[in-house]
Amino acid sequence: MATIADVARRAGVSIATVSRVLSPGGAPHPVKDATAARVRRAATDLDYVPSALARGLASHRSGLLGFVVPNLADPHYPLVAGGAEDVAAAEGLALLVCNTLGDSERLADYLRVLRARRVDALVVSGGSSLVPADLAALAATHLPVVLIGRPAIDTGWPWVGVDNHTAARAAVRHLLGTGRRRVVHLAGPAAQTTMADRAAGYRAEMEGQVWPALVVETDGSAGAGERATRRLLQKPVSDRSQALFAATDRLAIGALGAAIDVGLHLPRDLALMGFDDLPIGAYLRPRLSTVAQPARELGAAAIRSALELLAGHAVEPVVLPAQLVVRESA
Amino acid sequence: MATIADVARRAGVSIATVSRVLSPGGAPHPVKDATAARVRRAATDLDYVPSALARGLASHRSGLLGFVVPNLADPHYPLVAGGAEDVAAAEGLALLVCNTLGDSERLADYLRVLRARRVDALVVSGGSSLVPADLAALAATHLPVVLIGRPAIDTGWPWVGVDNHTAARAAVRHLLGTGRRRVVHLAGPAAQTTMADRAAGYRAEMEGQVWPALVVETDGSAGAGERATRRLLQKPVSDRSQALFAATDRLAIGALGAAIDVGLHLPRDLALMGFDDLPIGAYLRPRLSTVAQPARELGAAAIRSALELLAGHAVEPVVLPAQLVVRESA
DNA sequence: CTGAAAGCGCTTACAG
DNA sequence: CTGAAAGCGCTTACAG
Repeated sequence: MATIADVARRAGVSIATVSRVLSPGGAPHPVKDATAARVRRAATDLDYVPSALARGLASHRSGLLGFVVPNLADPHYPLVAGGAEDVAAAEGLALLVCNTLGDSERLADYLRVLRARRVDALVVSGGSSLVPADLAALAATHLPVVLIGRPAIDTGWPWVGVDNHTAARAAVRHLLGTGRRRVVHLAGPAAQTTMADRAAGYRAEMEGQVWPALVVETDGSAGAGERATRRLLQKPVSDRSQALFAATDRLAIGALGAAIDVGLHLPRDLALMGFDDLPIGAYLRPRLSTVAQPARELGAAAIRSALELLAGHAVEPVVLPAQLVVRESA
Repeated sequence: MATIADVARRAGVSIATVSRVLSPGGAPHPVKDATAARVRRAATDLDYVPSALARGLASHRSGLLGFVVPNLADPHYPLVAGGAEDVAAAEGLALLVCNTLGDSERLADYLRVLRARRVDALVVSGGSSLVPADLAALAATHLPVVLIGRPAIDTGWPWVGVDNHTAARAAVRHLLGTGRRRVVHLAGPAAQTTMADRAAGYRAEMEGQVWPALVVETDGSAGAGERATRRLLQKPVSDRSQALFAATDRLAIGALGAAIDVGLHLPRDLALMGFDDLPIGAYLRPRLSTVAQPARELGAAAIRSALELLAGHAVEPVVLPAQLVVRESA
């Protein structure tokens, strides 16, 4: 593979000039047009692709960003990663994606790798479920950090998130608007701020309703939704919930299965609302009503914040709105 | 951040010795135990993490693997990537994940990036849907390549895949075994060898049946499954299909919706079989019968093949078995 | 078993 | 506007 020296030789200039013509970054340096053209020509002829390794070593900028995600198998995160990828690629940065599976030890391992690769910054999704040990491990890298999802403890790092509280209130309001009184919340783990915010939004909207708020905490999975709903539906009809606000679509899908099992017709017998807007929801019967998060935009905004941080600017948290998606289940 | 010189100074040795103690790769070099211990101690004290950039530049081995996937939003691929990640990490290699979205231009762009990063090899999933231009672009990198999914054109590169033909036959046999005669195949794009193999397996198993094989080609999406099934179910009952073998779970989910829309009860009125075993399938009603692919194992095997290639060994294609998952829909 | 030194392929003050 | 040269942090023959 051709090196900068090959290009310099062919263009009849020094390697410094080649570097100045071909390197996007760094302080802009004046080069005569004719010289630049010759260099570009030579680079094209030789199919020259500058080594990111050498560039990173010399410039103290690897052009690499660590992108931490709790679970790529959860359909939400590939979307976030996709949004992040797009804006990173546009800046010439590559993403090193780390799938932690919510395991602090894996996070720590990955952090070692990211340090070795000399990533320029860290973007951590699933920020709402980081435990103190994770936060400490992140801090120990001394790298710029941007979180996706507001952390439980204030860290001083910028974060981007969705207004879960407002979105949850809107969802519950919609449910109440269909005439239901007994609205139950299938919650995710309260340790996650996103889940806690959704539960708080539910509670706030239920305030003053004749039927008291009822929150069933789960781990957020489809299986948990199925089990919790099965239990709820064992109550006598007169006291049975008329609507379910699930904190995740996966919970909602599980709930739907349990409801069908006992012969209920949705939304007639039970209104159901999810959260996340998984693509699959539109193909269920009844089609799932839910709350859509701007997943790609979350990733994109996080990278933009990281870029600001790298440029030495102050960065404020970014809160994006979520959107009600009314289909058939509610 | 501490450098190799810092460690050498603290341990009272040369940087060559530090390198020899701390570097896993390369020809094993004898070092006195006491010296090695001193070096390790110094490294720990200084929280030294060798620079992968410098290491890569000096050794001509970046320790980076390009991992190409057609669509991370398809739940199949995060599993493949996860399996790949695990074995790569165990070897001290990092994955640069590239999401091409099936777009040849994006592939070409990513290939530039991967060349710049000096990846040691390429692992390309979605190999079954690569077009000649993609194959040419891959070849032009002059990098070792391993494909996941048998390519339509023989490339000489090793590949790992699933025995789709056999798995499809087993699925169709199961459907026929429930007493259905009119079994239709909802196929994916025939240009993909995986999809073509599944269709061929269906045809082979239908050979000699009273009812002739009927293949409806689609793009493999849930929406396409819904539309195709709606059309199929418009036929008079006497001539209507009694069983559907869908080439993907997404097709099956769409088909399920269309069947429910016209008031059918599954599996009584229509047996349904998917392919892929998406996690969500177990939570549908009826629970989706399907074919499970060893997704993680595909990724793991591909990395192992790439490692073999890097070690200079010859590598044969790897064909993994798929497995019938019988639940409720068939 | 250990070290001095060249070299990997770039960037970036510094001079002119 | 251009170039010579130091330096980034490692690995690896080569010598001893």
